[in-house]
Formats: sequence, C-alpha cells, structure tokens
Amino acid sequence: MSTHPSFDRARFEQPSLTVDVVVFAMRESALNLLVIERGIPPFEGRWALPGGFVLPSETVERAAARELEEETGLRDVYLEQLYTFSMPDRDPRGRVVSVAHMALLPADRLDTVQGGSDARRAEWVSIPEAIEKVEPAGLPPPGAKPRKKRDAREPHFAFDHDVIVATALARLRGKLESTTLAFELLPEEFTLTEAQRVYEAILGRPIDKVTFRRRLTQLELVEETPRMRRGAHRPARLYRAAPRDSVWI
Amino acid sequence: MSTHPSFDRARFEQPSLTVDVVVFAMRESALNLLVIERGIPPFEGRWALPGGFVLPSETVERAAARELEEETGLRDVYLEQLYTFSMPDRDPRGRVVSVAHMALLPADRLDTVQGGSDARRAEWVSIPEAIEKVEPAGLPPPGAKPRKKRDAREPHFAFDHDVIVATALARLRGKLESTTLAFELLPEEFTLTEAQRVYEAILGRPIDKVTFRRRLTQLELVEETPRMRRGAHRPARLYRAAPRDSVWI
DNA sequence: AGAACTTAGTTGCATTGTGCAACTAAGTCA
DNA sequence: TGACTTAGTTGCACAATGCAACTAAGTTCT
Repeated sequence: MSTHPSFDRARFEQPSLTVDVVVFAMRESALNLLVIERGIPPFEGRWALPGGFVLPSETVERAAARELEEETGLRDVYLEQLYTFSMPDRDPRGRVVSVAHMALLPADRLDTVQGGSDARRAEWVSIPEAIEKVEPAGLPPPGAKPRKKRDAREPHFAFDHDVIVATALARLRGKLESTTLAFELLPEEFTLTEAQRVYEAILGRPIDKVTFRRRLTQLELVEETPRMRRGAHRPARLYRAAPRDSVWI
Repeated sequence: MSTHPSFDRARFEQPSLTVDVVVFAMRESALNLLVIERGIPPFEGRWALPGGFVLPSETVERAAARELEEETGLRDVYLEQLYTFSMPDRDPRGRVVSVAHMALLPADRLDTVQGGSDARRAEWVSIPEAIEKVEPAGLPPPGAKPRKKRDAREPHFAFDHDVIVATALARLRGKLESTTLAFELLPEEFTLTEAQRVYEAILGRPIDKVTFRRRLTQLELVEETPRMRRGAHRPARLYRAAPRDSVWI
C-alpha cells in the first residue's frame, strides 16, 4: 500500500485471519497427511486441517507453529508458509482469510501426535486416497494432469481444505528435486532405499535406484554412518543428511 | 481451522488485510520494478509498492488486480500470489497483514503506466540498484548469497517493501528455468537475443548464447514468425511464445 | 546343508544435455 | 572497401541420465 486515504475507516469490515497447517509424514512407504475430524458444524464429521486464529502480536508463521502444537503436540518441525486462501465464501460462517502452511514430520515421530486439548481425533490418511480429483490454487502444478471434479460421494474435507492439501502437495513436489526437503520426512539416520521411498511417494511414481543413489552421493547430500539397518534381508548402510548452508541444491 | 470455540469473539482484534504488488518489466536490457513515491507519512518520500485494502467480497488476487489498475492503469497482466507478510510491527500505524503479489508486464507496455487517480508519481527503478543487501522472506533463495544488511544511507523503501521485492525476485528466479514466465516480460514477438536478455537480467549473470537458443527451440518453447527485427546491424528473426497447456516446462 | 528368495548395492554402456571455442552471415558506418 | 557489430551455426569434450545386468548378504524353506 502506498498511501492510505482511508486507513482508519478500513479497519471496519476486515476479514478474520486464520492459519491452517498441512502436516505430511511417511507411513509404510506412503505419504500421509494429518487431519482432524470435525466434531461440530459446519462440516461436522469431515476432515479439517489443524489451525486457528492469528493472535494480534504474532506472525502467521508463529501462529501456525502455535496452533500445531496446541492441536497435535508437535513442535520443532519443518514449517513453511504456503499460500493464502481468500475466497469470500470459503467459510459459511463469515469472511475468513486463511494463510496455509506446510509442515514435514520425520517418520519416527509419527506416533508422537497427541489429540488436542479438547480431545478431537487426529488421524493419518494416506495421500493418493485422501486427495483425488482436486486442483491446487494458483497456477496448475508441475505434474499438470487435469484432475476431475469430485464425484457423487460426499467430499471428505471441510471448507476448501482439499484445495489447500493439493496446493501443499504441488509445492512439495516442486521443491523435491531442487531442495533437501525430503530429508525432513526421514529419521536422523536412514537407508538410501528409505530415502528413495520418500521421493517415490511424493512424485507418485517409481524412480531408478542407480540414478537416485548416484545423485545423493555425488552431490554429497548424504554422508555415511558406520551403522547398518538390519532387517529381514541384507543389512543396509545407514546415512544421514549432510550439513548444508541452504536447503537449495 | 478445525473447530472454532471462539469464532465470534475472534472477530475482534483482527489485523487489517492489504495487498501489495511487485511489478516487474524489462527496460534497456535490465529488470525494472515499479514503485510509487509516498507523498505522506509514514515513510514520506520513500518508495512503496502499489497496493491497498482488500474489500469484503473479493479474493486477495482480485484485490491486487484492482489496486494495480487503480494506481497504475495496468490491467490484464500476469499476476500471481507471492507470500504473506505479517510481522506485527511492519506498519507503524497498526497491525496490517499484507498478501504480496508479483506482476509481469511485457516490455512494450512499459510506458502505458499512468499515475494513480490521486496523482502519485509512479516510476521505474532498475533492479540491481534498487535492491541491495536485502534477504527474501521464508527460506533463503536458490542463489543463496548471504546479503549484508543495509548500510548507513537512508533506506529507499517504505515499510518492509524491500523484503517483499527481494522475495518476488527470488520467486521469479526460482521459476525462471522451470516455467515459461519469462515470456510474460516480452512483447508478443521478440528476438532470441531479447529473450536471452530477460533471462540474464533475472539471473543476474550472462548465459551462453548457443545453450540458450538450443533449449528454447528444442523444447519448442518458441515458434518462428516470418518477420525480422531490423536495427543497426544484421536483422534478427522474430519469434513468439509457443502455445502451451501449462506454464511449467 | 543347501537352494530359493529378497533386498542391498555396483558396473557398464548408450543416450542425452551442457559449456565453450570457433566459425559463418548480414547488416551499418567511416 | 574494410572494420565493426550483432545474428546465428557447427563441432566437440565432458557431465548427467536411464536402463540392463550383474554381485553381495542376509533370511526362509525343504
């Protein structure tokens, strides 16, 4: 805003400002999303994202972190601002503008999610089934498959939260190969196959093992540990994310 | 937001919601930015971005387009939502959250910019000189050169608009090579050298002619016209952006 | 014990993309 | 006419990528 001839007047009729958080985590080689089943109308029984009102003296990022901790117990997770959703009718109760955020939770912290203080149920839903037929906000995503509108079944999500989730997934996909964001979904130490599963889950398609390993090692994105993961078959070398100045590759 | 135990109460103490628009255009092989010199305090005489309050029944994207037209006469330009700025003290007059947008204006429409209805001066400033020593919001940008804080001179920009501009530039750089966004800064028909200048201005470094031309033609991002641009030396083939389903490459 | 199976990890190669130097082409200007 | 400038191409060395085939190390089945 360059000047404000109506600065004081404009404080009337301002929309409410909220934040919503799309939390992603890996579960059984699939990307999962944290939703909270709504206990009250509107959209009772539908899935909603954790979130709430922005307080007067906090940034939206801080509000997102606070609401996430209040409603799920999660703290110290990767969190980035995503997009602001402002369709006038997106909330039937009134004008609510919401600044959506995306959070990434390491796989080994998946079960640390607690119900909110008011005991609402938080649950993990796997991605390909949770969001079908929804397009992200803004410009269409890199993987520009025109998706159909929802079918006759009841929609799963409350408000426009399906669009928010689609937007978060598009952002995650877009950043996947130009940043080290994928490591935020992995435990401190992980095998290269586990890392490959993360990439495959986010991209939604299988990727070549050799190319993947070559890339991670040649770009020095990972460093070896002396430890191995032992399981049903041949033990696998454990790696950790290499310390870097920036998430950008 | 999953539930709203305090929905009605929260309508009090809500921040004001505004939009700001970072308009980029090419001028003499350099990337330029549209600023409006403020005529009133606070920040009188400093550069500000076009923008203003979001009206009750419009989206923020619509508000950005409306304010841009009201203040500069520009319409039908590429416009995308960028990032939301919410530091509680970013406006000394009170709590104002601003949703920043980025607009791209074709070079041949640069002189169609008109002063706003209240006759404030709009002017173009070239990028490398306008923003020095500022870091974008959110995560650091792809070109992660840690910039210094401003020096002793008076800052040029009002509010946090320097950060908004830095964020817009980072976004533009990030999308440059994975989208066809650069064409939005070019006239309908352009030479490949003109296109190269756009890429160089945005990246801030020279790029190889052969590689650049090979990429544009092999990916079929441009198509030949029968016309030539005639100037001081050898005439250059005119091209246009090839019609595509998506801006993503 | 040993064969079959599964997952981990490597080697080799053909294909494609990138960076750079050197060249040709077509105009202007002195 | 020749120097200069910008447009545009050719050729090549080198790096990145995709794919097939291989070896390695464990478990399980008989």
